[in-house]
Amino acid sequence: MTEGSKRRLKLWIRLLGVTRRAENELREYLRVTHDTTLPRFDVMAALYRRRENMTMSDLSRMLLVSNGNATVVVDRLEKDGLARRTPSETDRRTVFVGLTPEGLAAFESLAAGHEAEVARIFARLGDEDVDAMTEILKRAERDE
Amino acid sequence: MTEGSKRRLKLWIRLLGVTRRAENELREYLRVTHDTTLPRFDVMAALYRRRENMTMSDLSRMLLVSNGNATVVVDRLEKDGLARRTPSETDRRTVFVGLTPEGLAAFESLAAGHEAEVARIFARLGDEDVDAMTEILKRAERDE
DNA sequence: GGAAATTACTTCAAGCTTAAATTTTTAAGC
DNA sequence: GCTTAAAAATTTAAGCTTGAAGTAATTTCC
Repeated sequence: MTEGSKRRLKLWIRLLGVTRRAENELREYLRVTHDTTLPRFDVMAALYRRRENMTMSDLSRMLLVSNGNATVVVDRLEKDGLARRTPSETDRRTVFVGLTPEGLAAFESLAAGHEAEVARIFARLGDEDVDAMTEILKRAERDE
Repeated sequence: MTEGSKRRLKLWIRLLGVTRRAENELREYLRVTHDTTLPRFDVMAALYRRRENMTMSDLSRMLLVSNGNATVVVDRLEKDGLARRTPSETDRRTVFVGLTPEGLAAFESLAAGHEAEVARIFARLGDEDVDAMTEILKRAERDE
């Protein structure tokens, strides 16, 4: 294979390593301090970020997971009283999802600790590295 | 929260997005073209990379997954005749894992296509970005 | 050299995830 | 308007993943 593809493979291996490590630490943090999981946190964060007119499809597209996955995670949040489904009145195929007041409060009590934990995980990186990497990732995402 | 933690949170969100997208594309590639999965590929790649004296513990540490996970993925590869366990003769707790000749051949027939697919996924990134990001990721990994 | 701690691996239960199939509803093309 | 296609969500089966518990072997250290 070409020179360029080898460099990209090396990048991918490191990227995966750093991401997995960070996920493992965040999972541990959420489990120990808040008795919850990464996928539940991700769903709640998405629902917190966009409070209105979020459909199940929007949610799965936003989180880059399958529809079936979104369904079951929302099922569990709903069972715990943290999320709520509301059928659309104009399109009977569509279901809107949102946080309940309890879900909103639960997320807000998680958010600051989560942010601090992310900061701790990437503390080793200087501010310039953080910004440089964010910019590179933006370029990597262009459409895709 | 502080300015720095917000920047790191933004970085983390982008990092997760790019990684998930790449994983989804690679998973699709492996499924469609080789009828296999990411975790199986990862295990085979690790066993290919280090051919000698790889224990189950080494494997799970290397892949950043739990011991139980390594056990079941190796179980499946073994069932398909691609991997093989060999008990250590000096420590009866330890099990070495390795690719069978079939596993070796299977991995070799996958590797080039996988590398090309990774290159395709990150084609949007220029060579300088690729190298810069690799260096930043190295700095992020220092011990951790 | 024997008790206690540690290490390596597996098993288990629960939850996560995908891809495909299914159901229901809406949109498109004639 | 009617047929066909497309879209939204759920269900299902299979596989992935974790964390904890369990088994067996080795090491530590008194």
